Amino acid sequence: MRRIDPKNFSKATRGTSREINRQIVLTLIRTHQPLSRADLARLMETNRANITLLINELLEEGLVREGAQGNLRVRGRKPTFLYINSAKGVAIALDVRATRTFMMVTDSIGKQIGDIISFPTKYDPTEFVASISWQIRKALHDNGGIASCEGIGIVIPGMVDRKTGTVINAPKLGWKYVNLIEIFEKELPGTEVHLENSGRACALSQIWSTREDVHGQNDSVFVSVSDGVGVGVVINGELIRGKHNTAGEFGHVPLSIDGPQCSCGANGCWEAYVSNLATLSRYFGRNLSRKQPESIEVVEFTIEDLISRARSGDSKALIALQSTARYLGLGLASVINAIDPSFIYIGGEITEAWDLIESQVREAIKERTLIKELGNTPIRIVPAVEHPRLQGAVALVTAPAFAAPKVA
Amino acid sequence: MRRIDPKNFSKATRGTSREINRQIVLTLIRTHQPLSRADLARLMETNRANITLLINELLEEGLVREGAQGNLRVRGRKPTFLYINSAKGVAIALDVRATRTFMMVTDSIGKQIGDIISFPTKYDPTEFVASISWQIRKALHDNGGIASCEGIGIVIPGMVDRKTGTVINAPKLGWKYVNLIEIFEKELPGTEVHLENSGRACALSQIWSTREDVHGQNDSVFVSVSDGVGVGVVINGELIRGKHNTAGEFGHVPLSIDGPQCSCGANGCWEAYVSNLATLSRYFGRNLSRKQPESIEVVEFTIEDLISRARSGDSKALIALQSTARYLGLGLASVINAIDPSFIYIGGEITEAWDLIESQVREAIKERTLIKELGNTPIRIVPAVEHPRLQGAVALVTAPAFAAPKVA
DNA sequence: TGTAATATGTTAACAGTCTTAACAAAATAC
DNA sequence: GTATTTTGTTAAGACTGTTAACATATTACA
Repeated sequence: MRRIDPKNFSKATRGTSREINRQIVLTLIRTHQPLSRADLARLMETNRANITLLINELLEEGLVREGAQGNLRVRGRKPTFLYINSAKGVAIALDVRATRTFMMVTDSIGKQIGDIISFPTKYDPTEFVASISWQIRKALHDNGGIASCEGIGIVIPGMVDRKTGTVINAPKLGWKYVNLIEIFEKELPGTEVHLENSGRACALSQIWSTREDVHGQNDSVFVSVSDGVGVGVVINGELIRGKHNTAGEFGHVPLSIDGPQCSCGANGCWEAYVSNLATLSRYFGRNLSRKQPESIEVVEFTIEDLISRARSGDSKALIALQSTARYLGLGLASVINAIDPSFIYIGGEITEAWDLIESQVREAIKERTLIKELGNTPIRIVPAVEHPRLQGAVALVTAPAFAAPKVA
Repeated sequence: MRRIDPKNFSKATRGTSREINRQIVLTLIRTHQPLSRADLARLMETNRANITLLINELLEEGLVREGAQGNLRVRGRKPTFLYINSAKGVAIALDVRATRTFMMVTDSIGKQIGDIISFPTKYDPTEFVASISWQIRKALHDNGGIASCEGIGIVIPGMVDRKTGTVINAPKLGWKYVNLIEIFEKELPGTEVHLENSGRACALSQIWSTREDVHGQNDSVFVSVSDGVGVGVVINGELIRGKHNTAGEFGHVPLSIDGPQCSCGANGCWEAYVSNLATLSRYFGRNLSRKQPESIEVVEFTIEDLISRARSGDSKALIALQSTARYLGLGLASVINAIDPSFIYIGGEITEAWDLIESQVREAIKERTLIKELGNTPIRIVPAVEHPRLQGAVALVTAPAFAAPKVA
């Protein structure tokens, strides 16, 4: 039951019904393709005539294409299969991380083209954009000289203002109030550029996935455990962004307000207990409550190393991981109590040790959730090979074409 | 950008545009009344002809009525003012609390009729419904023998399943899995009964308020500090309820996982620091981490007494309050970091001491929020005289008529 | 006092969209 | 080779928003 905002509503015009049904048709083709006009009519519980009209329009616009004829097991005319026309142009996805930037080229429905490449992240914004633009031009050339780039989706480890295209604060890159759109406009004029925070982009990757298991899951949370803890919250099939573009910062909800100091300045944030650094520090027995210059040992030893040590019998490593697992679960309990999502996705390096920590995580969740059902909230591990950040970046470009129109 | 759920969407029909515009018109009349057809056309940026057609339909259905003519300052025909027809029937609002139940009768736009009455809460569900039904019949009779009751909105201090009309767990009432709708059906057959949790109902009271300052505020949080801490989260003008009807339980997000024991069984929940009992216990210097039989002193001494003692110079009382204030602020910081709402509403007895604690609350919020703007998230105190729980109960009955239609 | 100007509200023709029903096209069953 | 069945199309009808003209009602001003 949504209240209509008297200051910001969208009235219905003659074309509104068409607009709504168009997006539904596109969504159904995207998630079910290949399928026929008759299939669509059945799925939408409408008549084939209406579908014919809608599809004709989408065919003319080049958004949909007809493919081969399908085979019917029974008698009757063979159906003509419909597909989203993925050859309209390409989308560029960029995952900007502290040391390297990853790039993926996809078609217009987000299917990867070629390999994911990576190059060192430049910290000067102008140089950064220049180097990326060079890579983009090269990638487009390598992929058969594709002319049309539908847009660039960029995922940043920090806070962004999507409307202006500004990186407000990305400590790991040393950027504060850097307007990337303006810089890109000089290098690649006319190209649409979309920014998003890494944690929230991961959530996007799941909403806009075409996997069957996301159908019907409209409230979900993506928790990304890495250098920090990024969280994206999806309500009603929509990523919540908040008044200041910072919604979802569960990483800084405390486990203990007197706990170890967090990079944000406060004490005892969830992130301070479960980030990779926290786990490593625990392994090395360092005092988490005080900031110390990093020892070389800690810098060069990664969480992956820790996990493999745990696997090969290093009990100290295993204990460090399981301690993280417990804190991870306790924080997840807060997320579950607050949001009551139908699904939780977890990504980040620690997921590679999921078999070692799952039971501790689940136990801790159950310890603090209010009712039994909440303790059983399903969790899906999103492995690194699915590239959730890059997929989220892609969604920034490709998803708007399939989104529900704003109405009422 | 909302994703359309391929498993649960609403296609547009011939009547969809009308349905959308109808609800917009109703919303605008509700929030701006009195206003004319020409005013509506301007607000909706459409033509007067369309409005005439829409209004004629709403007049016929009896949802809208025409009133006196307005005065124009300039030359021209005088406008005919339109109003929501509030005489369609009455709504019954019930606020069920541990010791007493409060009842309010309103017209169909939620305007109070007569006085708010209260009577002891019966703990046997059947007796409870019988006594309420008797009160309802009496109230209807007292208010001129009104025949039509549009529905009953009931607010419960506990967990409810709105779909089946079941109180899942209300510890203060001793109810577990009590299906109220079924019992009401025997007493008042055919009457619609809506249940909601107290904290979330308070949030409803604000979304559906007609105060000017709620226009444009579509993301907000209501925090109700009383025996417990109830929270209702509004995203996109819609109360989030979650998969198991428990969304919004920020009251059990921890401040310290090793903190005092909470009534939920876990340790260090926000609620365990800021509930009225927590404040009182702090005043009496009791050990919060252990459950003890209540002393008579604590039972009979209320938070209101504590506040008035603080006002009359009892420094121990003031310190207890300000300690609560700090914890309240620290918890609010979590809510703000997680949701980034454009507004926070606070209700409950403690708000009567707001002038004594505001600065501490604000300071604590700033201590843990991630960026400066979040620390300045506006807070509105909702005083008890506004009866947020009863207003929320009313909204359960009256609001659906004005809600946005489900589309796409 | 009468006419011009202006704002409100209504009406009828028109345009866009979904809906219905009939029909053409294409395949299989018998 | 005909009947049956399914797919896809077409044309007429119904509902809704849009446009433009008009009636209604009031004030301004000569």
